[in-house]
This record gives sequence, C-alpha cells and structure tokens, in this order.
Amino acid sequence: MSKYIVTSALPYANGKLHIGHLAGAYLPADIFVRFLKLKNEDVIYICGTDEHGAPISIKAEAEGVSPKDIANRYHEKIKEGFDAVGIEFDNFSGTDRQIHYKLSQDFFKDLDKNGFISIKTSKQLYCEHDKKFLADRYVEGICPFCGYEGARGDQCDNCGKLIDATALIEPKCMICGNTPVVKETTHWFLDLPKFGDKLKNWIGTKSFWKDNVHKFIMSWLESGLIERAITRDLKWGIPLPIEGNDDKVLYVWFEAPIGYISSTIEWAKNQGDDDLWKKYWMDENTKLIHFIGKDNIPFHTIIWPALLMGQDKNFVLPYDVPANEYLNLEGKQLSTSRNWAIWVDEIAKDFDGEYVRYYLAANAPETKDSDFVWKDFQNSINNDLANVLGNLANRVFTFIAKFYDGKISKYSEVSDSALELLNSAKKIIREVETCYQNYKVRKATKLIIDLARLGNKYFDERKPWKMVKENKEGASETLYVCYQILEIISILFTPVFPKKMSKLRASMNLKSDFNWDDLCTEITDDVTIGEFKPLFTKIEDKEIDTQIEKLFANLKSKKKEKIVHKEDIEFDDFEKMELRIVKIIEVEKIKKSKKLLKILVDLDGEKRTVLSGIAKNYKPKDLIGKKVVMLINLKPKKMMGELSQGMILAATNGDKLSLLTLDREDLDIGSPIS
RNA sequence: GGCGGCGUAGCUCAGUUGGUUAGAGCAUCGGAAUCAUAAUCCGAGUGUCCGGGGUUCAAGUCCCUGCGCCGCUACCA
Repeated sequence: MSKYIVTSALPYANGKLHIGHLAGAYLPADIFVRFLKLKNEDVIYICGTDEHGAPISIKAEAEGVSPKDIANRYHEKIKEGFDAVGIEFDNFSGTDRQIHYKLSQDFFKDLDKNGFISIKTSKQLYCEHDKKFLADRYVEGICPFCGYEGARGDQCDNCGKLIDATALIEPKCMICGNTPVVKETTHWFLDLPKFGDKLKNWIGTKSFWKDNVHKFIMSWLESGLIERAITRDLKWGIPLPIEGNDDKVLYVWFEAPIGYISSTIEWAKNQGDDDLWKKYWMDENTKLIHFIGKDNIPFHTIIWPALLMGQDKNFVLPYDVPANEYLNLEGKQLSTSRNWAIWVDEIAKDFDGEYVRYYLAANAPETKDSDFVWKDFQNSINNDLANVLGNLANRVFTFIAKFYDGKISKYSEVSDSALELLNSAKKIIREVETCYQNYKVRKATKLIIDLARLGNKYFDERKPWKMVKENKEGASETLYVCYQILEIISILFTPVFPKKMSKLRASMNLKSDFNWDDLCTEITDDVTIGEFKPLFTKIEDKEIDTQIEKLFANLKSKKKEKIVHKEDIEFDDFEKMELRIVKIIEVEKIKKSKKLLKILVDLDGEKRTVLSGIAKNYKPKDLIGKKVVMLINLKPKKMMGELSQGMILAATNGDKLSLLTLDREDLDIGSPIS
C-alpha cells in the first residue's frame, strides 16, 4: 500500500477565503482525501497559512499591531472558513512557527552547501530615516507606466504592471513618507538553471499530469530558467541563516512550500511520534500530491521540486500537481479589490456548507474556467439534491414507515428491472471510483445523481403504491432495492457530503463505521428504518435575490474611489503647459498594439504625430475631423517604434474614456487653452 | 503584438485514441401517475458542432486560415 501526502496551497494570512479558493485548491483536495480515507489508504492532508511577506507587515503597521497579530487573526478566520464547509485537514499549521523556521533555514543551508546559491548586488530603494530597504509594498509612488499615484514598489494596482521599485516616480516611504534613495543591496539567488536538466528529466516522467499543467511547465522551461532572488530586506520573516545578515529574510515563495513539510512535522509531534513525518516525506513510494490553482503552477512544478532536489535528505518529489483553473462569478473574474467575490464565511452563514460543497464540486473548474451563477446554484440544489436525491430518500422512507411499520425483509425473487438497476449501480460505482481517483469530482457528482434518477425511475415503474394493495411481499422488493441504492449513494457521496450522508445512514440504521469495500457487499438482512427528516430543503427565490442584490451592492460600494487631491501648484506651473486645439486628420492602428492609435493632427498648418492609447474606445474613422485638446510641449517619446509628439487629453474612468472636445465648433485650430 | 485557452440545443456544459441517426441537466410544450418536499416518470424536440478551405473511406474531433470571446504578457505620455 502506498502512502499519500495531500496538500492544498497555503492560503495567505492577510485576507479571507472566497469561493474561488475553495473550488480550486481546497474542496477537490478534501474530496480526494475523504475518498482515499474511505478506501482505507494511508493518507495525511496537510496545510497551513502562509504568514510572512510584506503585505502582512504593512497591514500590521497600518493598524498599529504586530505582523504576528495579523497572521494569527487571519489564520483563525481562514480556519473558520474551512470548518464552515467541512474542509478537514490532518494538520493546519502556519509558517511563523519555530519548526518551520528551522526547517527553512536548513533548506537554505543545504542548497548553499551544495552550490545552488549565488550572491548578487542590485539597486534598491533605501529609506535613510527608517534605515531600511523598502521592499515591494513598503514604497509607493507614481506608476511609470500609467501615472497612477498609488503604485506600489512591486506592482501598480491601477494598470497591474510589475514595477521595478527604482523606476517609480516620486517614490515615498510607506512608513515615514520621506523620499528614499537608491542604494545597493546584496541578495542571495537560487541558481535555478543548474537544475534545468534534472527538472526536464523528471518532468519527462510525468506524462500523466494534467494537460494544462504540462503545457505551462514546458513553456516555462523553454523560455529558459533564470536565477531567482530568495532573500528580501525585511524584518518580518525567517532570518537568513548567515551571520552578519540579520536584516535579511528568506523570501516567502522560498519558504512557504517548505511549510508542507513543517506542518507534517508538527502533525507527527501531535501524534506523539516525532519521526513519523519521515515515513511519509522520505519514502520514495509516497505519493505527494499538491492541489493548487493555476497561478501556482511554476512554483510547485519547477521551483519547489528544485528546492527538494538540492537537499541532502532524500525528500520525495511531487507525484502529481492537479492544478485547477479559475472559478468565475456571474461571468466575471473574481476580484478581491473590486469586491466581486463570495466569501466563504458569508455564504456558509446563509446556506448549508454542504450545498456549497456540492455546487462547487459539480462545477469544479477542472479543465477550464467555470462559472458560479446564483440562479444556477439554486437550481442545482433544488433539482439535483432536493427533488431527485432528497425525494427518492423521502418517498422510500415514508413508504416503508406507512405500509410496513418501518421494517422490510430481503426479497426472495429478484425482478428483471431490479437486476437491471443493481447492475447499473455496480457500473456507476466503478466509474465513480475512477473519477475520484483522477480528481474528476465534477463527473463523479453527476454520476451519483444519475443513480438517484435511476432509483426514481425504477420506483415509478414498479408502482409499489399500487402493488402494495395486491401483493405486499412483491412491493417490498421495490423498497428493499431502493434502500440498497440509497445505501450505495450514502457511501459514494460521503466525500462530498460527509455530514448529510452520515445523517442519511443514521436514518437507515446503517453502521457509522464503513468504507468503500462495503459497496461490494450486498445487504441481505431485514432492515428497520429510523427517524427521518428531509435531507435537503429547497432554496427560495427570495434568498437568491437577496444574494444577487448583495453582490451588486458590494460592487457599487467599492467602485466609489475616494478622490485624492494633489498638491496645489503655482499659476506658473500651469502656464508651462502648452495646450491647444488640434484637428485630427489621419488615424491608423498600430498593428502590434491593442490600444495604441497613431494619430496625425493639424496644428494650424503644422502637422504632428501623436500616439494615443484609445484604440479600445474609438474607431479610427470616427476620429477624423474631430477637434480635440492636446498638450503640445510634452517631451517627444518613442513607443512601439513610433515617435509621439504630444498628448491628446481624455477623461477616463475604468474602461470608459472620452476625448475632450469643443462645444463650439467655430473655434480655430491652434487656439490656446487657458 | 507574443503565449495559452475557448467558440456544440434558448441557458450551463459532456463528447475518450477520428468511426453508426451529435448527447446530459435546466428551461419550454404535451402526457402519465398520486408513495413522496407540487416532488416523480414518459414523450417532443429545435443544432450550418463559429465561418472557409484541406487531409481521410470517414472530421465536432486532425491540419491551415478568417472571425469572435477570455486569461497572462507587452503597450497606455
């Protein structure tokens, strides 16, 4: 028997969980693990929060608490979210614990000793007031690309581009507000290219990996591996284990995946056997399976395996990395910043957590992005669960109670239709098993609901309500067979509905200690049913309408961004700008660009070429003849091989854009603006 | 522009290595039934499988091309 370590991506401890997280990395893993446990496999399910990095320490400083407080707070919130929907880890740790510190430092030391670490100096922003390097989010300034004022040191929130902090215009230290200086700093790099061949060979053995994962890795490998910095100038994190460098910490992406191991070590200690973790991590037969979202593919298939390969200890390498695609919400991509999301704790408050499990399982983004649609959520629950499965259970139970005082016996003769049904059930059992084994949760749920449909069909065909009047014995066969079908479903659906199915089994007076093999043994005893209440209650239209309203209300409330005023300027400053009316005479698209238009304008005889990023909002032919406002004396700039001599003014709001035009057409070209 | 993905019934999607008359659920219409949470069951379907070309005895599936949409990326003076 092989052992399994199943992990889900470590959630970052500075925010809550939303349904996209669940659908991608947690629910599929949880279902897989519950399935393996049903099969009595030796499996541990490991996770924990990722607690270091700049965003957490910045939030901490903003709130005047310690980073640890932030990490602890969200660790608890995230855990509550998981509990609410029944995601059950064998261990849920965090990366700010001693075990993890030591292990991460050991990882670094081994890599260093084995020649996989190099040192480089580079330029970074340094605040002389706070005496520290301003990594990533510790600095804000004007985005060199879009001009957005709140751009961070690593990325601009407005245009989404990655930024080299030294390129920021008017950078400001987030702590004191002073202007930082550019200073050299030293960083340690992981020499990824040295692992190139080894990685290629290893990945070559992974032909069974999901197609999307394989494609992603190959394009990464082909574009060439580069050395990657694994240290940061921060206080919050795991200190670099090299003397005299206590101002450096290991970068989160380096240490976070090590959390899978340290969480397992913690688990072993809790089990009272400190070395137990080695039996999993150091056995080459262990199947290490990482469930992640698609954004995590390179880390888990290239960098993390490289880290493992560079160790003295023989750690097992990932066996499989089933990466899921994204879950959209009502047709649009989930977005935390725009508040376009459904939070796990909130949905679990309004609906049964297992409804959420079912819907997300039935719509898992396994091969492509899928969509969470509230109306569809309601439909799935009401039709599949309440009407099909719930009703099957309900009609069988009430029938047995009503006509047989809650007790029926094994039938003596089996009808053809019963045989047919039981054979279909056997086939479905095999198919469901294959699906679970291959992370195909979506198909598994569909198959099980199909079985419930077959049950209803069989019940209708046999018409026990009629037969019971003439041949009570014969009618009991139908009930007995349906009872068997329900028993099968109670096992098949346990990975998805652990609670509901155990409730169902309790009503059926079935043993609470059961496993997958029980699917092969037919019940032959008399059965007595217990107390029964409907398994699934329907979701009313009103409830869904409320949710939809809430969703859009959130969106609106977030859309209103505060207007941040700029510093006052002198009239002279304004006078410096030469703004004039120009007429557009020729427009053509720049082939290589989606947004840029090349515009030729007439400035009272003089002609100028301007590039403008308005191709998404205006068609070239609609622009010709328009009189617009242009900044004339802006320094010319080359873009996409063309020289732009000025800037056409436009108002923007999100995707909307409008050129500034005149409300009196008779004004001359070249008229100044003042 | 580069890389990747997608385009199948009104809607959400299945469609394995090319192989009979292209499927499921929902919604719609008609019927049966009354054990059951008005639940269930049966029947009816509607399709230029995005367009065009090609390979093949055979294409939703493979190749080329055009269009449309999405994601990442570059671009936004």
